[in-house]
Amino acid sequence: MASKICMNGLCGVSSSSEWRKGWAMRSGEFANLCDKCGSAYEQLVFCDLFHSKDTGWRECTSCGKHLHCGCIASSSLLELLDSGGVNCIGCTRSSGLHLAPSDEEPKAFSMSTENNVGEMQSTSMDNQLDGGNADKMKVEQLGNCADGSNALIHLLPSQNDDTNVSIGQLKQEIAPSPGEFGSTCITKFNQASIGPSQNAKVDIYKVTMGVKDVYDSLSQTKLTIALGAPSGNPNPFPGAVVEERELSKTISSLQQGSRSQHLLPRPPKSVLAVGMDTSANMVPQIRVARPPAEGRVKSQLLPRYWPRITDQELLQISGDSNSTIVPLFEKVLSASDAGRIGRLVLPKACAEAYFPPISQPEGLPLRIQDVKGKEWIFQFRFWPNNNSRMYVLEGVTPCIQSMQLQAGDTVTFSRMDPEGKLLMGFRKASNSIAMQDTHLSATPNGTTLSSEPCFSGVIENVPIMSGYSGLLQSLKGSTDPHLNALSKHLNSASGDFSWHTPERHVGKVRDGSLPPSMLGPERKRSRNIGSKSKRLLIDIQDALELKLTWEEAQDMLRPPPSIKPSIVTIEDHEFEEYEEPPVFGKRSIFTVRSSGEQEQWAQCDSCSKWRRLPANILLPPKWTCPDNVWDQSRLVMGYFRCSCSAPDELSPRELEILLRLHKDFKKRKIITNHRPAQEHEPAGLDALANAATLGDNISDPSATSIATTTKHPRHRPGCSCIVCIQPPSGKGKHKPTCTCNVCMTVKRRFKTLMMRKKKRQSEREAEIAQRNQYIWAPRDDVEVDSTSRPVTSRLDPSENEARLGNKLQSNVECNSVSNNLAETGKGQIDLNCHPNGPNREEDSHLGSTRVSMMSLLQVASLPLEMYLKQNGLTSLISEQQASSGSHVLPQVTGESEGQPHEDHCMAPVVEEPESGGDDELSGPDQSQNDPS
DNA sequence: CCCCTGCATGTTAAT
DNA sequence: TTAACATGCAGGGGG
Repeated sequence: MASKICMNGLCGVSSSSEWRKGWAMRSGEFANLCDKCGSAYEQLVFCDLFHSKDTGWRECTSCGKHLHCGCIASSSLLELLDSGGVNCIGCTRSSGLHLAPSDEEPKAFSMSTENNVGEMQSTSMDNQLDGGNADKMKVEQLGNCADGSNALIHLLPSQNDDTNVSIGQLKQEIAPSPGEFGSTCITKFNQASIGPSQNAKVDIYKVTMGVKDVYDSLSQTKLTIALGAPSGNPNPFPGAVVEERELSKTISSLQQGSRSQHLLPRPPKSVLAVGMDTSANMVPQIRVARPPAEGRVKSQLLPRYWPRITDQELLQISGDSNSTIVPLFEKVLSASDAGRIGRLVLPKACAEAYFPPISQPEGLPLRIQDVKGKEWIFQFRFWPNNNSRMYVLEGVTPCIQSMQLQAGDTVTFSRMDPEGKLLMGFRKASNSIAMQDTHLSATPNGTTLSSEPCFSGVIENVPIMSGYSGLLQSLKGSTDPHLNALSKHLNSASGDFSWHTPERHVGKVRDGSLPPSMLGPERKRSRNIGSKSKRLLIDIQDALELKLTWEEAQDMLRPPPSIKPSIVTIEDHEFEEYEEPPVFGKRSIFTVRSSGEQEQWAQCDSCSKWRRLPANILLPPKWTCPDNVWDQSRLVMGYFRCSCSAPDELSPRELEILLRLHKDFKKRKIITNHRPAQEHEPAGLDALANAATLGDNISDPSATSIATTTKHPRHRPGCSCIVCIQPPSGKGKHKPTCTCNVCMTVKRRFKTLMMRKKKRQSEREAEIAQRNQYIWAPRDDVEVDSTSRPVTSRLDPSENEARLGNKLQSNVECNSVSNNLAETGKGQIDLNCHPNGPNREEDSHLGSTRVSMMSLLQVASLPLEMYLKQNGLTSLISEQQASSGSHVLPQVTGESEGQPHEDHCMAPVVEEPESGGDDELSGPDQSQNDPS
């Protein structure tokens, strides 16, 4: 390894330590030239794939040069060898292999669908410099490797020689290649001219992508991206480092998934001047403002700190001055940053790179000018922290308040050169939400894409596009007029910016009819989940959508089969603890026969007939009649039930009932779930959890919409699992006598809830006592209802809910996570949920009896029959059997809590724990413990 | 009692 | 596994 090696792509090093060494050499700033390629260090550009597990570096088998696979658009010029290893382009050329025709015509920047190929064209830099643009882009080309293949071109505010360089066309195609890495692409790198002195040939290079997903995704999606030059908009990015390796960035961003890039359109002239096809497929190219390489940078600046300052902001900051604005970094404000303490934690790398060096913890005052021109003086200092430093800006509160920033907003730091003045800008969360929220993104062709953070089972093949989708979303949701303009532009270019996702139908791909609220400025309220910059800022609407999907997914979630849960008692609550995560199974409906036998009904994926199955089996997501091994010997009407030719076991009417119950239940559940929080008061542990996680804002979700931290990204507020009910970070376990804010809040909240609960309970007792008289009086009515109106309730469903027995509800909720229920009582898959529902009081009903899911299911399903008998009523099921001739009427449990006879207990069980009142009707304990 | 300051610690992303 | 960083928290000073 050469002692002086650049990172310009050709001479990168392959190991982290070496890489760091190479990086450290950058501090020489123009002083060093690479021993291998002769390029200057300063123009090092880091491959975005560097952080992937595959470092992306390859060593040329022939000459030993180190090549980076990620710099597709620039200098990752390597050839994968069949025998293994790679060749750099120099060696490739010398070997005469894989040379592309040199006279290839430059084409418009596009990604073709034909070969899953991405073409990327960067236009002449000259042409970027619109004549009318006073801010002439100063271009310098430093990467100038001996083999002439270095394409690293940077646009920098010229602090060195002004060298207007015609970069020419940069064309790239990415195509799947069955290379030995299984994840390769072919890069067609067309450099018509790089600089006045260079006339690069057109070559074909295979580039190892380093990430398998790229190939997979490309091939799956038949991705079509067309990038071209839009109209108008001369390069407005005078001061920023402009990254021309769009595709590289694109892929990088796709990998990163959560970060989108700043799009800036390119001037039309650039296209026309080089005779490119401008007729179609023109979409702004992506430009990425990278932080400048500063001498003291010891390590690579994490992409999340790369400034995404807009040109508008730059112009606003720079005003009329001729100064150059150099975006340095940005940071999403945490709660601490935006809090009253007035300390803004600075990313260490950024602080060390761009702020003055400080040796004493006291630091020094730093003068920073905001976008309004107002100057602030912050104390820039550090704290010793774990043999490291933690840099903070102190005294930022006035500034933060002045900008009306809050947690989730972004502050940007820039520098005005040559003065070196520090500038501070900001971006409200309404923008940053969009930037980061890539859960739901509308594409111009109306397809909603989902990105990485979204439920992965929902949409396939999309994550690769997350960068773009998030970007699009961001543009649509942006309050920045410039960005909005970009958004419009993107939309206008819908034909070019299309996403071909042949598997789009998979899962829950939403149609293009996104609610306006999801695209417009309403996207202000957000919720943070996760942590740090990876937090996912979820719009309320998004959360709702996500929740629906979640609930639907819940239909298919089952506890792991054949693994018995271990019972863990934590603070008097018994938890069923599974060793394994839940699994996906086929959705089914559970019923109970008059004998108390539980059954499961599943629909064949082939013939769509409903088949009766044992209740305790777990069906695979795809299930057909021949899979009905439990029913193979049973002959019905001359057919084996394990054959699709066997007729339905349910009469059409019964089937209708079954499905109506199912539908009705779901509907009610959704409605109830979406009720305002005030009507949705949690109880018991839920309340505690909510109180603990949300504090006093429990009744006002909007107030907590910018919750900055949650315990677990995958847990939702209100989750009562053992993790989420723990006190916040840093507090450790609280003693019962603890009087900290959280504990006091929890206690106060709990006390209030208990009081309310008792009050409601007594009210309900009185009410139900009255109702019982009414309900059980005319038996005929009951029978009629059971047969003629099995689904609809005689009473308002809400009343049913109000009269729900908590016992039963608790059981059902518990059952919801058991093998035996297809529907969940709650839209959660948290297997840590209390097995006995959220109502702590119910503990007393069950006593200390160990509760298993099966046993709960049993007691949940039995009492109806028992209760009916005890009350002298004929079983609904029996009635139905008698009338229909069938031996069973689906008395749906769990999923059919909205069961026909509303008065017989099975009202829809939804997330209204407090409404459960208490169990005057049925419920296992009612019938067993309270025989009266 | 409140606020500020400095440090400690838990969590998470990066390596 | 480590580094970064978000945030908790104790101690001290001031009102």
